[in-house]
Order: sequence, then C-alpha cells, then structure tokens
Amino acid sequence: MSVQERKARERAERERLIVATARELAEQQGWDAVTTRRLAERIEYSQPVLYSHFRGKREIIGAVALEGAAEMAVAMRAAASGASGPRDRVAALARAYLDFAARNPAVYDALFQLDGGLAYAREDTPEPLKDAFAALLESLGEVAGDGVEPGLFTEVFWASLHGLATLTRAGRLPPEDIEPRVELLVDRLAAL
Amino acid sequence: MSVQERKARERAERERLIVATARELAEQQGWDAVTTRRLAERIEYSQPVLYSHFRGKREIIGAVALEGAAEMAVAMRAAASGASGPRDRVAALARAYLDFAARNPAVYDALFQLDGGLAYAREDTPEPLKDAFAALLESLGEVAGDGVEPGLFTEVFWASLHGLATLTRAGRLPPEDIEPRVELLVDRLAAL
DNA sequence: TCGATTGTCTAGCGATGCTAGGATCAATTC
DNA sequence: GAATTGATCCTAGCATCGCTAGACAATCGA
Repeated sequence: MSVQERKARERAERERLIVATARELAEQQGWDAVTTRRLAERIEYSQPVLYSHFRGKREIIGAVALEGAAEMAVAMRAAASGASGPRDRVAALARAYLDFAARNPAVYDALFQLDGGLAYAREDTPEPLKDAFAALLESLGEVAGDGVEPGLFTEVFWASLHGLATLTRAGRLPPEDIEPRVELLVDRLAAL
Repeated sequence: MSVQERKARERAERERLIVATARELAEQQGWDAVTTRRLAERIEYSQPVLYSHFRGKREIIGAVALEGAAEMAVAMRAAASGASGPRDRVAALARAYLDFAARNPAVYDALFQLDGGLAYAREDTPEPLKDAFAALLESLGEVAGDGVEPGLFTEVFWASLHGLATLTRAGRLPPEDIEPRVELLVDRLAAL
C-alpha cells in the first residue's frame, strides 16, 4: 500500500503546486496571463497534466477561489476579534475586507468576479464559501437592527463592500477617500 | 461635396450598425460570443472593416458602454422624476438601477465590469459617463445628510447598488429578496 | 481617359483552451 | 528473472481567438 500512498501524496502535492502557481502568476500578471501553457511550463510539466487534475482552466480558478475564501474567513475573524465594541468591530471588518481585496486582487477576482464553476448561495455551496459568509455574519448579525434578518443585512453590507472594492480597483472610483467611504457605510448601515 | 458627405454618412451608419450588432450579440449570447469574426459576419462585412472603425474589440465594448451610459442616465432621471418625496425618489432610483442592470446585463458589463478602454472618474472621462453619474447625484445628493459631501454619498450609494447588481447576476446572491434589500439600503443609507 | 487614392477582401500570424494517440516507465504476474 | 499489464506523461495537433499584411477592385481628380 505504501507505494500507492506515496503516489497519492505526490499527486496531491502537485495539485497544490498547480493551484499555488496559478495564484502566483495571476497576482503577478493578472488572470489573462494564466494560460495553460505558461502554467504548465512553470510547474515543469506538460499541458495535459493540468487536465488530469482539473477539468479545465475554470476549475483551477475555482480552486484558487476556495483557497482564498478560507484565508478571507480567517482575516475577517481576526479583524473582528481585535475590536472592542460593535461599532469598532464592524468598521474593522469593513477595512479588513477592502484590504484583502486590494492586497489579493487575483484571488478576489477568482472568488467574486470570474467563473470558477462554483455554486454560491446554495445548499451544495462548498464549505469554505459558506464559512466565509458565516465569518461576515458573525460580526454583522449583531448590528442588523430590530426586525431585520441578520442574513439579509449581511448580504446588503457585503454587497456594499463588494461594490466599493470592485469599483475602486477597476478605476471606476477614485482611490482616495476610502476611509470616509467606510465611515459613512458603517455609520449609516449598521444599527448601533 | 455631396459625395463625400454621403460617404461619411454611410460610414457613420455602418459604425452604428457595428455597435448595435455587438450589443445585440452580447445580450443574446454573452460577450464571449462577440468575436470579431461573428460580428463581421453579422454586419455582412469582412473582419478588417471592424478595425477601420475601432482600434480593436476593446473599443467596441467601450462604444457599447457609452451608449449604455446615456440610456442609463435617461432611465435614472425618468425614475426620479416620477416620485413624490425624497424617500420615494431614492427608492425608485435604486429599483430602476437594479432593473437596468438586470435587463441589460451585457451593457452593464461593458459599463462596469469589462475593459472598454474608457477613463472613469477623471477629467478626461467621456461625457456620457460623467452625465450618468450626475444623474445619480441629482437624486442622491439631497439625501446625503449634514456634513456629508454629496459626491461621496453618491459614490457609496452607487457602489452598494453595483454590489447588489453584480453579485445577484453572478449568482453570488439569491435572486429573491431583491426588494427587501433595496428597502434596507434606502432606509439606512439615505438621511431622510 | 489615365494615374492615384480609397475601400475592401483573402490569407495568414501567433496565441488560446483543450484533446487524441503514442511512448515510457514501474508494478505485477508467471 | 523475464514478460505483461497498467498507469503516467508527452508530442503533436485541432478549432478558435484578436489582429494585420498585402493584393485587388472601385472610385476619384486631373
């Protein structure tokens, strides 16, 4: 059995290598630069090897997205735990979210802009995605206010952050004034 | 001179045809289906003709975006003018915005998701884009609240709508509950 | 009527995602 | 220890993409 185990281990290792390399390449030069040829060359295998791990480029994007979702959940919880009151917590969360999007644009794109073939907001949604949403809900639910369903509130708050993140990075919003925008959003949207 | 005028007219007409066809094709089958070959075939000219009107596919997307921006501005002002009070106006605006995005997904993508080679939020931003933002500002500025710059408020409100629009259409948010989301957004964000 | 200009097309380049089919190497069996 | 089997990987190629060079034809000014 040991031989098969070793092979399985090596295979899993190579899969991690593919995902990590795709992510690295995407962060360095954008997702357009992540071609199957370039990716294959970087991992020092031929192109078809990629297709023995993933159905296609879409699934590779999806794998990067899942990895990113897990990291985002960690970052959100870390930001929330370092705050004292609800107001602080929500503000810290918002900043951490925008910071994550700005620092990991390729991962953020894989998560929320590109088609990674993942199911969102459904029962069969992969666990990391559910958990990332849960991490938001943990901090935002408490400021939903009376008569507002925490899930609904989280969706709206999240959408607002997403809008700010994407419009800013796409050059649709001037990059300065990020802080006052966050202040406005938190002060108005959260029921404190 | 009449001959030249006729030629210029025909040329302009063909350019409109290209943009309209690109838009139609994009709405029917998505922007991925808008290839230069298919587009050329539909307008019944050869591929290189496209390049005598536009620098490339990007510019065609940009042209569709400008057309869409003008329509959006009209739709926003129409929605705003039919409302009685500020609360009504902002709510109507929000609904009209999301409705526009849902009904014209390809145009919306050209405007805010794809790269159409346009400058946003700058001095050299094309007029239709500035005007679309102005249309939002006209209705939203009055509910910015004390001490909040109307432009900043409009940016945040717009970003929230944009987040809702894109996340919903990309399947990241369940399509139902649109109305309660709008209600929540309007009630909380607008200073009434 | 003739040369020049403008307009359009055919053909092709490099690159993309993806796949078929053959070669190679290791594990298994006699 | 040799032969067979099976998994693993690579070379080569397909159709399609955005874009362009160069040939050809129609039109214009003299």
